[in-house]
Amino acid sequence: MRALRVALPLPLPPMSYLPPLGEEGEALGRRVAVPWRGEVRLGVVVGEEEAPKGPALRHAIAYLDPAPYLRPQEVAFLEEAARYLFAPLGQVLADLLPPFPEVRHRVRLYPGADPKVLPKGLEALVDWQEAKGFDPKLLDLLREAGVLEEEVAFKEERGVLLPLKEAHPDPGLDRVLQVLRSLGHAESQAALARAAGVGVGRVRRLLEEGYIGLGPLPKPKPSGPSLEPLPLPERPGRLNGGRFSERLRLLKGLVAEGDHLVLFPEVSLLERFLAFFPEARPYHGGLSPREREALFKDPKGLVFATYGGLLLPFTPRSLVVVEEGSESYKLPSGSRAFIPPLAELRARLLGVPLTYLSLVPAVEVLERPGLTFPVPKPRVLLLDLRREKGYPFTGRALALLKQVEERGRQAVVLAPRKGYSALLLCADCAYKPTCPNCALPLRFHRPRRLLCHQCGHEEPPPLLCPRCASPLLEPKGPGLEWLWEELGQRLSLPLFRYAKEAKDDLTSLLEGAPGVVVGTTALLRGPTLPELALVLLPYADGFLYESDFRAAERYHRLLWALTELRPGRRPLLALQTYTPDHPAHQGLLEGSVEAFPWVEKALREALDYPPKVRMVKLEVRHRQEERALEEAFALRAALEGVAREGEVLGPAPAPVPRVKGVYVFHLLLRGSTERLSELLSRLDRRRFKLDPDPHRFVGLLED
DNA sequence: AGCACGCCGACT
DNA sequence: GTCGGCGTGCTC
Repeated sequence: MRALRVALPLPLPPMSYLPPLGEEGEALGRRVAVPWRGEVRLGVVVGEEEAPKGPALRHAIAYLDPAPYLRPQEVAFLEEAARYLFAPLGQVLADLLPPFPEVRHRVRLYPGADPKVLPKGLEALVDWQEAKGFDPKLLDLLREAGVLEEEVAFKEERGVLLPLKEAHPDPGLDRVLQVLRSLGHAESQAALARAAGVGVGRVRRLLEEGYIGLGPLPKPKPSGPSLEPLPLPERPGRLNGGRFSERLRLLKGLVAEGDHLVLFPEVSLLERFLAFFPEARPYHGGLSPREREALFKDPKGLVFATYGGLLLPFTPRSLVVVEEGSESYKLPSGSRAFIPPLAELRARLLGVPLTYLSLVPAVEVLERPGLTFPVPKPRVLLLDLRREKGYPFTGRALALLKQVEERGRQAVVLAPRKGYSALLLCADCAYKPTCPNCALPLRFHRPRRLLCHQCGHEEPPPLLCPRCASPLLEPKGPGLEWLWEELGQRLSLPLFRYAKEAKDDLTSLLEGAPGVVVGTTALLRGPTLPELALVLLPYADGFLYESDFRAAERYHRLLWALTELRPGRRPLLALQTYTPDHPAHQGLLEGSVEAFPWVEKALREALDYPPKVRMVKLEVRHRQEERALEEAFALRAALEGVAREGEVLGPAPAPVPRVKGVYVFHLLLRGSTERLSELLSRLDRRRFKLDPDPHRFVGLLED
């Protein structure tokens, strides 16, 4: 008998089911409802097989699509991706599949069945009933007995609320109408009421009076500036350098005709590009489920997507991956995939070309045949903190800021962290307050708070050193608040703050008024300042002290990104640093975006680090240090005799060896995907968490 | 993942 | 003597 392999969006391999009763047709790639632990779950058919002998399989309940939702190409991609990520297929499905729309589930007793089989109180089931409200266990009993007829289908698309008239005479109702007009459409009456900040009653009034109505989801209309494409004779494997505007035009050339998939690391960058590509259709998690479903059902043309776009069921003429080195391509949980290699896998399986498009090429993609366009030489000033006077602002840095002030321009001061300072340090005995749960110094926040950045622990700062009673507890490592306060005393320019969770109103700056923004790297995702003349990093090394082998590459990319903070004209980039000779600085001074990545690549090759080999991280944790270490050594022991020289590194304490009260140890495995797969098959996956392409080594892996 | 089962530590 | 920790097994 024929059986279906059904993948559920859970960290599990696919499960086998018999097809839904009476369904003989095409199964592969269709979404199905299946019984699962007494409940009903939704999944995707990823294969068919001869029903295995043994305990009788259960029937799937119903298909949710009349035709396949995923093509065989997408199913094959899921399988290969799962192999590549050392993750169960269901996990990859959970990461990439858009959420299932809501379903309506109705049940009744089969007309031929004897109603006496119904337990007491369930007599109503002789007629169709909503399954919700019945005990799922009871329903499953009837299902297993073969007397339950079921109907599972996605809820009807009700259409969306659209404005039908220009204005309403009542000002209160007109405001709601105008909110809807500015939104374009609303998902529901409640959603519109929420957006307008009024009760649902007013929305209902507008509906009754015919000022708004239900209709199909409107297609976004193309508009926006047009861009002259920059065509290339051949499609390169990577495109780097140039000005931002040139990269836009190069992209325009790459995707000029036919279907193309362009991947972005985050929505903010996608939208920045989208402004120049009115013809592109966006696809990302910020869209409503309805909008995602609509594009998924009919993918074509130019699609700008975040990682979920990898599963869109179409074969574009090409894939373009924008800013392949961005950390945001790393999924923090689930399979913890790093997206660019998956995009390459997808392109290879589809047999279409892939181009990486970025200012600075990632070390991983240097070998690809590519084009690097000349970059306007950045204006960089290195201020050696070992020689210059003044802290946290050197005299020369202050002079630059004064110039900005005199000329009525704008400046950005980039802080390596939020808060007041990285730590408090006793000037007499070098004691520093640390977190009771984590092996980390507590961050100092004004006026009087000590905060742990890993676990959120908070305590007041001591007035005297708890060890030597000295009153000299000094802040070290300037953060956003410190720099902000310092500048407040030194400058008369308006000051603004910009961090992820504390954004001042920058409207005046966007209109060209003078001012200084003190912020974190959130500024890179913020609005562009039209009069930006200076970008100052008072403590550039602060971005470098991250204990992983990609820290320098990341820092170099950050510096280059800062040179593009103002499109058109390059601001002066002033770096206060203890390491002016750092090779990343050298690359900037030379005006080469790829000189440093090549140096870095050579270094990694000498060390047998990625991209020369693949590396996976195993994380072991336990509240008791010795238990954690035992577990870690047990993993190593399990590989004894299998692993060859150099394939297993560690166990070693994590860079932050205790986080949130647990001790953390790492093992690193190195080798090809096949080899790593072989090694991992010897280990009990429940004893550790796995990161298939580690980018960070500090902190705990999320679930 | 999410849930049940089962075995050792600290407590009303 | 029980409550509850989490280690182990299983889901078609």
